[in-house]
Amino acid sequence: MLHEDVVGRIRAILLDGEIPPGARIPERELCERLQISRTPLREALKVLAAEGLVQLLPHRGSRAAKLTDKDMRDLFEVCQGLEALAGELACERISDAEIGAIGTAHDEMVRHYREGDLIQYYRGNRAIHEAIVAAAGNPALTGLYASVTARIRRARYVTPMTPQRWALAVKEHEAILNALQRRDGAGLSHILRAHLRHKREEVLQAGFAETEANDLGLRIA
Amino acid sequence: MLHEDVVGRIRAILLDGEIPPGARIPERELCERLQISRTPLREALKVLAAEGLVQLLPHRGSRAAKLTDKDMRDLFEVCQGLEALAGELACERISDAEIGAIGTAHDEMVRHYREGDLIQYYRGNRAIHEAIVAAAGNPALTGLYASVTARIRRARYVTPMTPQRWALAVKEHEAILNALQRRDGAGLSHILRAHLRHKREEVLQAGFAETEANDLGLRIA
DNA sequence: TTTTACATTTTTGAATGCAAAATTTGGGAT
DNA sequence: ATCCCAAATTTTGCATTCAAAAATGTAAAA
Repeated sequence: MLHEDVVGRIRAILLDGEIPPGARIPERELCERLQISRTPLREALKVLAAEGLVQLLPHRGSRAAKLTDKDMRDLFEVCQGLEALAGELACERISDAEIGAIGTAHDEMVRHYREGDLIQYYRGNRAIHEAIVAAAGNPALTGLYASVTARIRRARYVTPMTPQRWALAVKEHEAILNALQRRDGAGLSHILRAHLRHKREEVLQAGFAETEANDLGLRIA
Repeated sequence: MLHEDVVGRIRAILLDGEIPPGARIPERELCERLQISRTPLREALKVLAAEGLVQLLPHRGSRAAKLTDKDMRDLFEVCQGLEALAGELACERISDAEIGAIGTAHDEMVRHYREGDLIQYYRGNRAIHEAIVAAAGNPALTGLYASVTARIRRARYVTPMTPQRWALAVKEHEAILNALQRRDGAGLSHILRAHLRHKREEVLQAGFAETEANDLGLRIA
């Protein structure tokens, strides 16, 4: 199906930042680039608007969603809640094999931490959280989590990570894995909340920096 | 804007159950009824599909989303998580005035309970939960909560309520209000989880009943 | 020189048209 | 009479077209 594919491709363009937040989305240009007519493109844009990645302005076109610092904090709070819920549910349902896989992923992530490879560390970090969400066995939750993380993904990766914060995050991840292995739902929920709260603080700082950069970029352009 | 309006109208049609879950959505018919062409209708259907209210089948049209019991339980779990999160956040931010308003709504709900007016009781119940979510001051959370509750709303109201369960629900609501007034976030979160867990059990039973009814309806039709 | 009013252009929003896929219908064979 | 296969009809998906709104550019007046 064409329009499904289009949604994915535009989503990728937005998440890659190729169209930066706040920028206009030129229908005509995208139509040429994707070799489609305006009808499926517009359908895709409306789907993405429902997801929160695109803002539609009546008679003034669509723009890549521009998130304020407040928006970002709100989304992180929701993300925190969803991860905590996933952790609790996962403890009730997770299999030994899944715990083993997450343990392996964790060890890999720690290795990237020791090697100082932030990109790979983030990748592993994300994989672990996604594995926990998947282990909850709740597709509705998985879908919402995917939607929320997609909206904050870009900010997540511009986070300036200090050695102290990084060490803390790794330590928290040890505790997460531990609680999972003990299948301690309440404890895991608690840790995940604290874990994301720390992340949130990081991202808020990054958010300010990025906002300034964007403003600057807009003025230059 | 036309298509925005169309989304709302079709959503209402679906939530009213005028097009029952699992039934085909006839484009042609709806176009005539809403006096619009197929383009905005199809845009609206894709938005509703992104919301989870409509299922799109390639080259086979769209159907009103048919939720399995598993889907229902999943959504209730997510709803539980969001309400618990909202409760925690609300405790940090809620004003005395908002607590007062919720207290008033609570008293009203209890009055409807005493009068045995289940419909009005449900209405008040929903208003309270929505007020708590609103008090969290997190629009992203509010939006997701609205989306999730929309999908389970119909099931919520077909719940067969026994006197015992009803009494328990009212009691739990007393505890919710109490925790809010004490601004005890952790406690409120705990209560809300238990509160919805009880509800979930009710709805699961109702879910089975409704499924049978739908099957029957499909066979007749 | 600046501002405002108007015309032109561009872009958005919705309707229509057309090709492909699926469902339905009718005929024939078993 | 039932089952199966093919043709006709309906419906879906996308492209194109048309109308309306906004942006832009120009010219005239203050």
